[in-house]
Amino acid sequence: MNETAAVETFQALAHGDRLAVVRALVQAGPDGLSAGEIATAVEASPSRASFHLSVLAEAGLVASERQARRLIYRVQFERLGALVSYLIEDCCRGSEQVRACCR
Amino acid sequence: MNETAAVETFQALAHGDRLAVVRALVQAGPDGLSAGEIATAVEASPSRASFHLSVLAEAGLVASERQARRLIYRVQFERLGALVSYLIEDCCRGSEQVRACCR
DNA sequence: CCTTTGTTTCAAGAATATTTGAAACGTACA
DNA sequence: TGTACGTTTCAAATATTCTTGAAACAAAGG
Repeated sequence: MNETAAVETFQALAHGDRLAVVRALVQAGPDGLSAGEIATAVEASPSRASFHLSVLAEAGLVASERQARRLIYRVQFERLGALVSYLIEDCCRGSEQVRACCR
Repeated sequence: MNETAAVETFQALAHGDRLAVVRALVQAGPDGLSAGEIATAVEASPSRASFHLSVLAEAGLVASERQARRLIYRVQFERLGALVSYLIEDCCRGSEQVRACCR
C-alpha cells in the first residue's frame, strides 16, 4: 500500500457510519450481510447505506457478491491488514512502541 | 480508544498533507521539527501547514512545545499505537489474518 | 408480462473541510 | 522600544462530502 492508497483507506474509515459498517461486517463473519441488513444495523436509509458501502468498496475494504435479489457484502481483512502494515512499517518505520501494541 | 476517537484519528490521517507531516515527524525522530520546517517539508504555506498541524494535534497524533521563537512538533507514537490496537482488537476483533500483518 | 422485493443511481441541497492572504501574536535581540 | 522572525488566527472564497427523496435497475415469482 502506498501513501495515496493509505489516504483513501483512512478516508473511507473516517466516518461513523462507515466504521460501524465495517464492524458489523467483521462481526457477521464469512456469511457477510446484505445491503438491507447493513442499512438496518447502522440505522441508515437504503440510499445512504449504499453511498457509504460504495466508498468502502472503492477503498477495497468491503466486497460484494449478488445472491439472488440480495447483494451480500463482506469485509476484506486483507485490506485492513495492509493498512495496519502500512501504519506500522511505512508510516511509523517499524517503531517498537507501535509494534508493541499488536502483542 | 473508542469508535468516536477512532473516527477522529482516521479523519486526521485522511489527507495527503497530514499523512506527509506525520511521516516527516516520524523520520525526524525525538528532536521533532519546527512548524516552518514542516511547512517546507510538505510544500505548504505556513498557514496551511498550521491548519493541518492543528487537526493532527486535536487528534492527539502530534504534540508541540515552544523552543524560543519556534514551535517544535513531535509525533505521538502512543496515539498511533492506540489506533493500530483499535484496528486489530476492536475493529477486527483480533482477526488472525490482520494480526499476521504485524509480524 | 406484471408486481414485489432489494438495491443502486441521480440531482439537488445542506453541511464540512480546505485554501488563501492579511492581520495579529509571541519571542528575541539590538 | 523598535524591528525581525516564526507562527497562528481569522474571514472569505472554494472545494468536497454527505444526506435526501425520487427514479431507475435487477432478480424472482405469480
